[in-house]
Amino acid sequence: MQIDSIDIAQTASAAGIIYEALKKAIIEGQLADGAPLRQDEIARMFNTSRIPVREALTMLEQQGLVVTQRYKGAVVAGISPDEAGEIWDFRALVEGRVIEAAVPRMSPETLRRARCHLEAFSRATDPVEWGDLNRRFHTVLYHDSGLAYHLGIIEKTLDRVDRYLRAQLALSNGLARANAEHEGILRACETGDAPRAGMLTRQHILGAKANLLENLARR
Amino acid sequence: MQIDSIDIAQTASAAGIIYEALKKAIIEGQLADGAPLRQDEIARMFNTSRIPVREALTMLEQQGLVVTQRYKGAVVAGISPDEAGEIWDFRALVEGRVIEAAVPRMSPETLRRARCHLEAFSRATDPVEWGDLNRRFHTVLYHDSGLAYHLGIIEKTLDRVDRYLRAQLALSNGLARANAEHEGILRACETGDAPRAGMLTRQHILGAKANLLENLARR
DNA sequence: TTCTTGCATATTGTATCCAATATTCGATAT
DNA sequence: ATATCGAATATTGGATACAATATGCAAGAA
Repeated sequence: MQIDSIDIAQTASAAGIIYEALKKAIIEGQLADGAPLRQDEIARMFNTSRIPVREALTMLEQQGLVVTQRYKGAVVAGISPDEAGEIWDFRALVEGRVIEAAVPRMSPETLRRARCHLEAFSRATDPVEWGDLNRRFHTVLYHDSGLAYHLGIIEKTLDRVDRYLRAQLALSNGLARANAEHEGILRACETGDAPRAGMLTRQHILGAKANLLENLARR
Repeated sequence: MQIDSIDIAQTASAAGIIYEALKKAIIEGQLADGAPLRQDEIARMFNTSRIPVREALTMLEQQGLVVTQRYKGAVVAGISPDEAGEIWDFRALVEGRVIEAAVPRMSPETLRRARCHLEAFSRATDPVEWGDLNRRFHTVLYHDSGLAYHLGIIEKTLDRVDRYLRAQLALSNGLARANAEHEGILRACETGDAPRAGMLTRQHILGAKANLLENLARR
């Protein structure tokens, strides 16, 4: 006999815990670009040896979230304006395609959840919550595509640039604009208009790209 | 003073060497799907401890080339037919876009190199060489796009499925067909017809997908 | 027989220790 | 004063040793 409801969450290795914590800190921008990640310092923070820390850093490096130099250590990976622009183009390409594939398969439950996130988004006041809800709104809409590989790539790409997304949202009219565009995308999903959902998603992302580059140039 | 031509290739850590070797073995299909990767066995093969082996396995897992279960070890990651089909769709989407971006920026040197690979491909007799030249032909054509992030994703995706590409090439008319289609793509690049290069690339990839799924179904 | 139960073995996860390299800072020469 | 060199320190890479978990097998009970 097997008991399903118990053998969950046995997957908590020290390395995994450290990885998740560091990833969260980088994604949310708590660790600035270029900040050094010293192995024994992190090991002390988690009461472990450096071994699981090194494993976590290896994972983060593969994801492009940190950059390591041999015998010199790891730092949080930054993003150049060129790279940022390119990544937003990539997002428009892939996320546009994925939402087109998702719309015809989208369940009422998914639509309900998306609207829930959208409303919570418009009510939220905490910048961290803005970022979380914005991201969840989008990924929920992509989910029903069933395109696991695409979804994985999208997640990794968002991890890579989430900091900048959050910073954009916090700017002047970032919130209002995002809200209006989200509303349009969700409407298209609700009416089953896949091409329109794709087009609006691409516009949404490329508009954000233009905004971002403008702000990066200003600094 | 700094001497540039010397401080190259200082990047040979044990973990890196093991990683590259395992990756090559997986990509070329020398390690079958599901084959277990025992830490101390690999460590003995490379005359190291298990520490750098673990680092290599962690990297491979992040790339999706192996799957690890806690306290049970790593095995070479397989691909389901569904996944395979999806990945070929992804390739058509991204590689089509990238070659469109590359054509207007493509240097004569690049075109020369591509033709060189194509000719070597048509002359080659070794299956391993087919795979290598096929891949190099494509990635050379993508390079001048300058889209570093896209290129990185493409490389990782090809790493993930290269085994199946090679198997396809070795089949009945795989070689002749690939050769003809490559010729068409290169011609479009040479004449600077970016949309045509993009279309032919998408066709090339989606045709290979159909072939692949057919063969997977037959087994 | 067939299923459980406990132990022995194998394998992975982590801690501790040593080696290799980088960085800092002071001494010295120009 | 400035630049250069070298030792002291800090930090990472890897090896060895130990702990935690899984697997296989043998013995016994239903």
